[in-house]
Amino acid sequence: MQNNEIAAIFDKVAILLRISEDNEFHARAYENAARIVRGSGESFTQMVEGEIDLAEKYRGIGKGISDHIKEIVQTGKLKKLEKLSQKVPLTLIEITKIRGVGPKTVNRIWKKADITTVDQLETAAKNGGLRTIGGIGKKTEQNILEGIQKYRNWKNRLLLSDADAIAEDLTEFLKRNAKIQQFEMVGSYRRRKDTVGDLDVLVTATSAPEVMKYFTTWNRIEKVDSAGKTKASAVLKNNFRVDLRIIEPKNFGAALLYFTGSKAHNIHLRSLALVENFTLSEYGVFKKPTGISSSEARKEENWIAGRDEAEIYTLLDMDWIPPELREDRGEITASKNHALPKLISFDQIQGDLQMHTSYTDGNNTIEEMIQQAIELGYAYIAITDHSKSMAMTGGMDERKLDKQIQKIDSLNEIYKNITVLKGMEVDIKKDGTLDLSNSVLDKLDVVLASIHTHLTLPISEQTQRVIKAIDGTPVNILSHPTNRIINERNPSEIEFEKIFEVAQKNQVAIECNAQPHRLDLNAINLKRSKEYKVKIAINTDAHTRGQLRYMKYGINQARRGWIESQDVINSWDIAKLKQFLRKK
DNA sequence: GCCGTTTTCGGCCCGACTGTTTTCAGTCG
Ligand SMILES: Nc1nc2c(ncn2[C@H]2C[C@H](O)[C@@H](COP(=O)(O)OP(=O)(O)OP(=O)(O)O)O2)c(=O)[nH]1
Ligand SMILES: [Mg+2]
Ligand SMILES: [Mg+2]
Ligand SMILES: [Zn+2]
Repeated sequence: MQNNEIAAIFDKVAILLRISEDNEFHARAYENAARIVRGSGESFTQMVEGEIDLAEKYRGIGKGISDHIKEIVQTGKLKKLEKLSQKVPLTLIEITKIRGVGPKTVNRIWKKADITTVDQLETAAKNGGLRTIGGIGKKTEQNILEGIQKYRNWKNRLLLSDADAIAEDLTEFLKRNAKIQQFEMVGSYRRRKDTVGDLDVLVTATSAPEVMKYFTTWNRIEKVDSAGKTKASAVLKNNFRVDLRIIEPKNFGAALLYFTGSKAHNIHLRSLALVENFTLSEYGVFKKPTGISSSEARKEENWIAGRDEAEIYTLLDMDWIPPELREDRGEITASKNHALPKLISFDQIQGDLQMHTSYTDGNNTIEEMIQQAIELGYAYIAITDHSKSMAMTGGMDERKLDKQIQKIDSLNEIYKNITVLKGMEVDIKKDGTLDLSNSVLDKLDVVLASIHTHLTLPISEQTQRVIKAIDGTPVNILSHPTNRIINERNPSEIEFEKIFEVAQKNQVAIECNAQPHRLDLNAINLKRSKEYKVKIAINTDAHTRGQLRYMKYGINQARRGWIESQDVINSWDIAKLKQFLRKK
């Protein structure tokens, strides 16, 4: 049972509780448990098997939910959900996904009109059947019908790299308006999450109404769902949502903090503020003397901070937290203890240790890759084409590899300011053996190993396969370890703990593959890897010279995984790197 | 359901926008 599956069960319980009960906080406890389980790099299945006290270990998981987790791990299901869903149909969950239709509305249409599916809701909305329920008029009826269309057209969350293109467009558009003073892309985009659900943008302006008008008439917008004095929400022609918030310059910091999120980070910060007799919102920090309610406290004379983010964190006795860490996964405690990691940054990167060339499935020659790397300011790169079992890529056998080695030797004579390492991405076969023999691989400076076939073996078999490939072999880097393709292919199940242990022992680095649709390892597992002191290589796996620029996406995820320069072998100088690769 | 410099029940983040409401509930960020 994977963490995601456990989390999905709790999410269902939370929604059914919201529909059927009036206690919001009961539902929230389940929702919060789902978030904790989903965001943990540790396998809850293994923790249950190891009899770890989950309630003790995780704030937000108590006796009740910890028992639920045990039950799910041991039986594969949760009786509480089964009982609940006999009373409250599971299909109602789908209806809450329609924008504008929440648990209260679902409860009423279910109880009063016996509607339990989206199709039934559509029929009822079309023939006026919702009007008799009460609280639903002509406009809501129309909104529901439009909401159903959007629900049916809903695609996946966008890759961060695709969101970049939209953000650039929006940036150009906002720059053209003189009334806009400052603006910033925020939300999950600023936190550099691997996928984003929408684009959130924060603006300060001399004239809010004019800027609102300007934004809502952007030619990429298909429909404006709402637009008030300070915020608007619109859907673009490509179905992607953009949320705008306008704020006074004085509160830019507080608003930046709010709108960057995450929601869980915000809630945690705001709770801490209350403990310190403050109240925190997007309008700033306000003093709140005991006995005074939050709403009374929010007056001009009580305002004490909000110009920038740092002064708010400082007031709460914390260090400023980089947006990538703001997921409520321990960063708040670390910040209070002044123990935040010094996150890896692009200017610390010295080279790129995976790329393909026209020797196999890359588009560019070795020389073209070298020239591009020099432009990026790198001190070294590794040429790592595919091995022979990857026949469709023109994978190399020993003879072809020997030729490439000669070529690299001669290029190293020409390009003195960069070191070109001889490498290969060697396929791991089904039985865990490598595609080329050790005697061949020993000719190389750096050996990457990766799985490309049989991605869905049972977890223990897959784990043993990987371990066999890296334990006592010439392998230096385990590349794209889970083989996930975002929105297309689930990650292979492997036991990370065992692999991290063996990798650490064998001086094998784990890759953070920077291809925007891979980002593998992901942030959660990168954070986990740190506990095993295993080293990381952030590689672009470029198949064209332009893709060498994907490095930043790898950096983004490494930062989200709390990774520091000392963990990243391609942020080291060439001497230290070579020593690591020699495994001495 | 979870939590506690209130050890045991009462509070749990805070605000904008919309529609149908005549004073605010519901939904969303
Ligand atoms: N305080 C508070 N802030 C919230 C709440 N919901 C959202 N926010 C803030 C934090 C979010 O990062 C930010 C943008 O909201 P989004 O729904 O777009 O979420 P986010 O961008 O984090 O993720 P996404 O990829 O869009 O799903 O607004 C909330 O319930 N309370
Ligand atoms: Mg967002
Ligand atoms: Mg949003
Ligand atoms: Zn590859």
